[in-house]
Amino acid sequence: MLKITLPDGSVREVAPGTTPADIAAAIGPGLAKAAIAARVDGELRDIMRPLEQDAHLALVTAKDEADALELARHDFAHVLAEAVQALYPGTQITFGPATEDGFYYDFAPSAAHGPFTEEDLPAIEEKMREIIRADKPLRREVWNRDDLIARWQAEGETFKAQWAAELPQGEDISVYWSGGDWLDMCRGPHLASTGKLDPQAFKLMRVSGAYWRGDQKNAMLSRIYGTGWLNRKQLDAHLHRLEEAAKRDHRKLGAEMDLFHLQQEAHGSVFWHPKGYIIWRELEAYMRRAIDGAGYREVKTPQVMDSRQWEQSGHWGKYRENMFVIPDEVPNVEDEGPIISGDAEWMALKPMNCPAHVLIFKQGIKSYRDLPLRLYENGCCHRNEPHGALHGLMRVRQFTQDDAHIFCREDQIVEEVRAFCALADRVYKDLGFADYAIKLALRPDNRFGTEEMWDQAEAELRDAVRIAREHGEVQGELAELPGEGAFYAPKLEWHLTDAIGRTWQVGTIQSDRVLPDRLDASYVGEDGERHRPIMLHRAIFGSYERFIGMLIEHHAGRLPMWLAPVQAVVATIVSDAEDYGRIVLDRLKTAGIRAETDFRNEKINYKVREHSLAKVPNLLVIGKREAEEGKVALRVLGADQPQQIMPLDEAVAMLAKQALAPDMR
RNA sequence: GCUGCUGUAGCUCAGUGGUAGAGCACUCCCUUGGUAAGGGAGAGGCCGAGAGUUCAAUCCUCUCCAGCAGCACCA
Repeated sequence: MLKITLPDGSVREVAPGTTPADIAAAIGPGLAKAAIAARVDGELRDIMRPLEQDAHLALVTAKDEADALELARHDFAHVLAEAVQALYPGTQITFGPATEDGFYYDFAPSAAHGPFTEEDLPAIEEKMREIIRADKPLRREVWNRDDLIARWQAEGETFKAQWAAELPQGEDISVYWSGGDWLDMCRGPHLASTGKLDPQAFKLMRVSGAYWRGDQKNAMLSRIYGTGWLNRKQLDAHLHRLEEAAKRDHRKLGAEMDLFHLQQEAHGSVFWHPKGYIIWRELEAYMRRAIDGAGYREVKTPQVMDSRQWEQSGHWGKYRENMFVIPDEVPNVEDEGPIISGDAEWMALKPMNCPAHVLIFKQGIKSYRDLPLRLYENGCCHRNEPHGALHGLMRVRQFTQDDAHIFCREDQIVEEVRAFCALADRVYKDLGFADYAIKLALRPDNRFGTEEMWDQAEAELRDAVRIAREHGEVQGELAELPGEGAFYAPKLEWHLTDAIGRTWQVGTIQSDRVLPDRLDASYVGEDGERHRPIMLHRAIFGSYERFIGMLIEHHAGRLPMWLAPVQAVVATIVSDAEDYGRIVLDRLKTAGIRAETDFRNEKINYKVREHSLAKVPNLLVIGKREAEEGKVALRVLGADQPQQIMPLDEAVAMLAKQALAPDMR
């Protein structure tokens, strides 16, 4: 007999081969119906999988939402695979896991059908519902590896056969049968039957290509994505969240608010409109105040440098395919453009600012007394990104970093990193991101330098964060990301959480011993000898483009007043108020507020609607009464009360105060 | 770069093998109206680019470019 301990501490004695479902049934019919899986000694398992030894058992029900969702999504993926094979014979199955909000399955489509398209989805969804409604039992079996390989080969499932063949020799493999006629190799666990799924709780969302095992060198499979939930209500809520997120899309808002545009002739580079560039200028001015106060010195470096310089820095070798390269000669222009002679020298647009900053460091002899030397640049960089990667402001080919390099001694690293933590903390909090996480990206497989160097570099970053935390200068726990570091250094990354819970990696700091060496940077130490400085690469916004894109999405376009392109609009109700309107505008502008007038021949309803949609934070409405009394009716975007009537002086003073950047208040 | 989809007026989209339509926006007229769309008229398009099929192409075929969703990439 087995001793099975339940969560309340009670122990039941059962025969070997008893399933968790049997135990649930013994406890009561309610539980038997509700139980969908089991945790056996903490491991999530099928409810029909027999118990084989003494164990702690907890029955899982739909109330254990994380487990229930995981199981349901995994099951949806299997149902999807079964449906596709039923509808499209010759399609091979490969791999299909649960994801954050659903599931996907990768198929190798038959040559006759080709990759799946969205037109295929309705039929597949219908077939899936059919399979769910048929309530097919999902039966677990353990197969001998070689038998399974043989079966896959016999069925023409070459991907599955290859996968099984790569599992260790002699290992038994679990498979799941659905209703007795369809099986997939799977670690499990699954629900007891397809009928445990809600046929109205999933939706196939899209198709895409995906490389077999995520490797570009492998075949491209056809992936079908779905979202899956426990019930219809959860699905609807999720679809609603997607709609809300789409409304925040910075590309959409950027066009609506006339902030910027992108066009084919300069794809991947941003045309900033006057209103959008206001945001940029405010952020830039803010950042200058921040770095000035933190002991940085601003520089500006060339956009184009000779290829020999990039060879020396190592970029030519490692980063060449992402660089824009141009011939260093006066082009011989014929009708079709420049003709480049075979022996042209090459130059390249900078993809990064670091080499140029080292070159500034190298001018003149630096003493240990000059360290730490912090060089900041609003550095405009060009990277020829893969075309499929370009995305609005988030991934562009020309961008400007709030980039700085701190040249320091070994013993200054921890203090410099700590000070950077404090600076980043202040900036993010000023910008309304109280919620952020710091992550430490550790040594990647492909890397420069010795193990000792990496041990030390990683330890320094950990220490700096620990000390900053002791000073209350960072928040949250330090998570570690193995293998995610740059090839030359580990890095700290700042991840901000936005208003709808998404995270954005923005800030970073990394210590670099490689580049100063390659470019032969040195300083004279107290001992009179030459030493290599350490170089700390760091950024807080990352890139202005991306950071602004994120701010737009975070605020859903309703930027805080100091960043709002138009901070106030003076809207008249009747044309008789226009003279007074000009006075109001003048007073606002004198107070440093970005204001406009709307004297158009439109009703006030129309004006209110239009400026609200344009996300103007303050609307100063004036009619006959206000003009006569020297007042304004102030309507604040998103405020509870519809409007406040107040004297003009008062309104201007109040708005001027609210328009200040957070560090100026 | 790879897979799929898309490209028609400033925007959102409809449409047809015989050179095009709607709503909003825009301009003008009427209206001076008190807090989320007052009424009327008008103007506006080389139907992404190139080649092909055809008597005829915005529509069919091919190539290219760009965008979108993923994948891969992200010093």
